[in-house]
Amino acid sequence: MDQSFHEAKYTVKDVSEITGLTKHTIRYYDDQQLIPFVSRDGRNIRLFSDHDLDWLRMVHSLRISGLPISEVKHYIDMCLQGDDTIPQRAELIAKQEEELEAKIREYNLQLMHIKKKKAYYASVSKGQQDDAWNPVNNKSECGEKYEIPEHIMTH
Amino acid sequence: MDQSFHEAKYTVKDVSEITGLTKHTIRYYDDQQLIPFVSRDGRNIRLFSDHDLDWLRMVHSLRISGLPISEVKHYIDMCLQGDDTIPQRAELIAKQEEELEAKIREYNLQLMHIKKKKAYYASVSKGQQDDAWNPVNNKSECGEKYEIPEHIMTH
DNA sequence: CCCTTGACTTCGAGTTACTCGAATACTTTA
DNA sequence: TAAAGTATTCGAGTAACTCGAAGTCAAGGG
Repeated sequence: MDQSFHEAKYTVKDVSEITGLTKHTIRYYDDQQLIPFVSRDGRNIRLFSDHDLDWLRMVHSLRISGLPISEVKHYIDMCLQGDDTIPQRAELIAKQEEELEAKIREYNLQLMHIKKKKAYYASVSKGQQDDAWNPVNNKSECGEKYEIPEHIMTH
Repeated sequence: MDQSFHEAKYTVKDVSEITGLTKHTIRYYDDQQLIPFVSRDGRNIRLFSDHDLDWLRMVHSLRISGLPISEVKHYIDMCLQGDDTIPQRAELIAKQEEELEAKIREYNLQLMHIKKKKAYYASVSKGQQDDAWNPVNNKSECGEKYEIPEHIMTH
């Protein structure tokens, strides 16, 4: 049952097309040792396996969640150290899950704001706005207000 | 009907608490002239009005959507130029809406990935995993694969 | 009345995570 | 044989903060 099938191998360019990350970023992550097992061929060219892609995707997810490179590195190192680090890894993942959820909430909020602005421009273009205010005249922008905390004096 | 009511005024610290942006960032945005009408008191201290907060929020939304500072500045300048620039502003807003939606889709994707990892750690902690693989032994990370474009040879 | 505390200011240096381009090498195609 | 294409390393540049020093001012406590 020895497996001599050829494992899939990808160059940096391939990985770039597969993941959407730039070639520069992929090499940068490799230089930072965030993808631990990337091999090279006789000409010193990086060859990524499917496993390497899995590592890379994990790195990508953690970066997107806002984890700095240095801590992604720490996570990878913990993976390499074996099962003893699983509780810490699990904790980290749980934290980043929350970070990411918070981020998504914030992004949805800003998206709503942008949609309102878009709707405003649409109404202005059709000459349908009720009041003819203009951002400059009002020295402002349209839309809802921030919530002002109670303790702030607005005299 | 002259309005001599006191308009609400906020210091940098207030604005920081209201918006969640750091004091440094708020001053930075002001220095970059992204908040056009911020006033100062006799002691040269910045005083933000509610209108200023509206401008700031717009800046924030555009930044979150991925628009670089230089282009946020351009948008603000267009606002100051009057109604002639509305079509361009509307186009910009529409573009950033799409950017933001794409970003949210990507973030949700990575969130899913992180949730799977979390579930994996939960199952490992309870000793319930079917196969006893370990990231290091497998030189990989758990989870689904990337979609490999057809034209990439994996020999 | 003085002194500490705290919040404001400007300015300039430092940081993160890319991002880009140059110089070089090899290999495949014309 | 030459050009095109893709790879490598390395080092500099960039964006957007981020931080801290140094200075000023005003209010509050002893």
